[in-house]
Amino acid sequence: MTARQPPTSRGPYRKSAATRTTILDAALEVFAVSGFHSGSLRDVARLVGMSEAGILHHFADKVTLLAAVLEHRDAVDIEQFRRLSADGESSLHALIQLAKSNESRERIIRLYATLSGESTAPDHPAHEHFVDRYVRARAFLRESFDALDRRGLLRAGVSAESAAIGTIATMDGLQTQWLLDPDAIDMSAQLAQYLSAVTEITFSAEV
Amino acid sequence: MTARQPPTSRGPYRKSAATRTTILDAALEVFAVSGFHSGSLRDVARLVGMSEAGILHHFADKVTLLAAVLEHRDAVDIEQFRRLSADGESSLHALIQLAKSNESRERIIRLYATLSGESTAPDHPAHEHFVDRYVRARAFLRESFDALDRRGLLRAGVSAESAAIGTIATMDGLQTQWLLDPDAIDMSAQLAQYLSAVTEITFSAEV
DNA sequence: GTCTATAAACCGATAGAC
DNA sequence: GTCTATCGGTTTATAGAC
Repeated sequence: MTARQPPTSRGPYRKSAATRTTILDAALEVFAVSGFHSGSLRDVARLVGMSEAGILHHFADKVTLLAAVLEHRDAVDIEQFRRLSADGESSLHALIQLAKSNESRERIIRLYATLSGESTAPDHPAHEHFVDRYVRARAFLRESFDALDRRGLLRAGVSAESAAIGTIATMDGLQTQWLLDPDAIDMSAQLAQYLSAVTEITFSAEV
Repeated sequence: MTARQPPTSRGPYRKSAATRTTILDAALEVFAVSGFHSGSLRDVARLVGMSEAGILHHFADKVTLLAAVLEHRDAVDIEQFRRLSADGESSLHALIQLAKSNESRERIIRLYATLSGESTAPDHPAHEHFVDRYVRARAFLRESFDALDRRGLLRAGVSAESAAIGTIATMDGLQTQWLLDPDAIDMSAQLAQYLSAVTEITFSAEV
């Protein structure tokens, strides 16, 4: 699996993994700005400084490349989130921190804003991915709100499920407005306000 | 301006206006499902039962067609909303009714979900349109929440501006989740819950 | 007002040399 | 592992006939 490959011309051993990562990063940039359909392999190739055929040596086709970008991002994001959170209330605080840190990661936000809209089309190559992503996100957040509910900290009339749906909707919707008009929107403060309104806890965007 | 034109072959007088409307409707469908970049004039033409050149006789180019679709939708939506609303509190109730009625207008929701994501790219032909749209939407909703605030009906710690931003974010985010998984999301109920959480009023999705 | 034909550009993917 | 060359397909838009 990780056996060395002979140097073919002048490259060092096992350059593939690094190249793959470089390509993934460029592809993220392209898909974030232009979406899947409109983002071209030519753009990715130009960004990497490689030919289109070079890209397709590492990824079978364009759909495979998109899937790899999303898979890679998910792994990184889940890891970061797990590092921040533990249980119930504190995982919601972690969410605010995540929103705060995202403000310096416009590319990532743009990727999901662009692709989530595009992928609502049933035949989009990432459609299933996003359906699953939201199912998982709702289930995860519902657990956090369930924990609050058991401690009587959920506002009257609010269910754990609806709070989960509303939290995700808030985050997504804020991102769209923020991308269109960054100075007008304070994402983490808005999220803190939503969570405060829907629970009996006072959340804050401050560290 | 509305002077009759002579019949050229077999058509009746002033067929243009009707044809334009037919094209706009087809274009809305195409842009809603595929977005601007990926939705093609060919698709529009096929839907109308006309050639691509036929479409371009009525609209100078693709960008003009998109602008016309958005302009037409805005006019219709503003009209519908004005018909429902009057002042302050009741205009928020109108918003819930709008969310409810939208549940049977998937095309429209899909159009805005798809295009708002796509148009976050600064060089997208509808970028300015959406920036303006959100500025106007926030200003309009802020007035409604200001009216509530003056009556002491805004939840402590919530400003009219942030409530406006949060309301729009909630609506947008719900639409994305609803498009991906319609059975899992009750848009109007969720919106009512958000408004109830952020004000001292109990909103309901029921008529 | 609508069509056919076509220009000119761009796209994804493959073949094959090195 | 990367390149050049190329095929077949798509796109927007224009020219010109009817």
